[in-house]
Amino acid sequence: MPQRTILHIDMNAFFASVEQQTDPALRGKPVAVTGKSARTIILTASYEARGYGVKTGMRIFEARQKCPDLICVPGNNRRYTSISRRIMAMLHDYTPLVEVFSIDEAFLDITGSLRLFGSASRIAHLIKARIRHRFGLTCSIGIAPNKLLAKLASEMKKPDGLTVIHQERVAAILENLPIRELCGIGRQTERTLTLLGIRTCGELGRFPVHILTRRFGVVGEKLHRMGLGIDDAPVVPAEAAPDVKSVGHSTTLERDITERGEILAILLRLAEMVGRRARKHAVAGKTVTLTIRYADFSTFSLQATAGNYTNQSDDIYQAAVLLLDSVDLRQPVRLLGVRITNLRHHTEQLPLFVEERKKALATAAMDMVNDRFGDFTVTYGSLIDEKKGAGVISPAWRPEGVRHVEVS
DNA sequence: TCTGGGGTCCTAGGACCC
DNA sequence: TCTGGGGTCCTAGGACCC
Repeated sequence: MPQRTILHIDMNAFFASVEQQTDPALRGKPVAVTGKSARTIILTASYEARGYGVKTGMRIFEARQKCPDLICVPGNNRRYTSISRRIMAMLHDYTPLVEVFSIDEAFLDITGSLRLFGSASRIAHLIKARIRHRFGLTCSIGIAPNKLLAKLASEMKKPDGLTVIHQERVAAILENLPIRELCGIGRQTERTLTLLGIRTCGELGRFPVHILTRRFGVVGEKLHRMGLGIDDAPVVPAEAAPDVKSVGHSTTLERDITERGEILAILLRLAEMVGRRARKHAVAGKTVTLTIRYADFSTFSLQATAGNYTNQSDDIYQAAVLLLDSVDLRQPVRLLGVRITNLRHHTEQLPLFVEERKKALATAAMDMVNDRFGDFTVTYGSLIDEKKGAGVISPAWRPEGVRHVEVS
């Protein structure tokens, strides 16, 4: 593979910074963006809050123990999405090869743009300046010969950083770098590698591949290459991204529930959200998965594959109920999730039979109203008391395209 | 431990088919 | 006592990312 120049951009404390820009009273203060439900967690903490030890994933009470003056702001999905879209659009001025990695991260392959703009760091400076002027936001940028190293580089200086990793320096940088710093090595993999006596990327790169393969399967080979800083994964723009593979929704309940009627009401709501989003994506699924988390946090899932594909909320709901009825609940339920997989592109065509046709037309009409006026404006009778939407946006939500994590 | 929600990929065992 | 072999699909669970 010829030498490439990859740029990774990571918005600093994105949600919190957007809130501070929107409301000047929040600037310079410890701010945390949270979800909306009672059992929410910290989604993003401002740098002021991080100074007190407030981190993503913390529960609110825990964060307040660290920082009594913490200002918690419920997340504002629309605002983050809109700004993210505009930033991502701007990035296309520097190359068509933009991969949206999450709502606040992107990879750019700027190999072909260097001559036009002068240099990689000049492109980075231009991007940083424009984002600052237009949105008042800062970002950290990493530049390297591949995605793995570009992402590593952007982590190295925050906030408002710019880090370049040159090919000649790769080995020296990785030699004493803890393996956990690499994107793709999480807690569990770190633990397993530690047991093998591997602590740094240097050690990982020198470790015999066949032992890694025996222990990790196909991932072993990938780990070996990661240790050496090798990564051939291309930057995949949205147009070239593979199709969505699953559509799901889950929700942690305000309180643990036991009663079947309450569970069914939630399942209906989840099925409707899944169905509607599947219809929006023009996909239909053959497999429905029900996820249950008990009060003690133990979690399991059940799935069933049908003979045909559907994206009708009703069908999804029925399948979820069948799955629910196949278990006897041993504890109060904390979380419920519904997901469809085994997807197929669903070309819009009206069913043959009158009843089916009526249903499809009614669904389409309902979707249109809800798109226009908001989730659950029109819905099934039993959902009328539940007029609320998905709640919290995920930090990993991407405004366009599909997630692409492949690192090898 | 008062611990969110959206995804992707991999594995392992069993069913089934040729 | 021996009890093929490969491919594909399904289910359940786990690791990882943001």
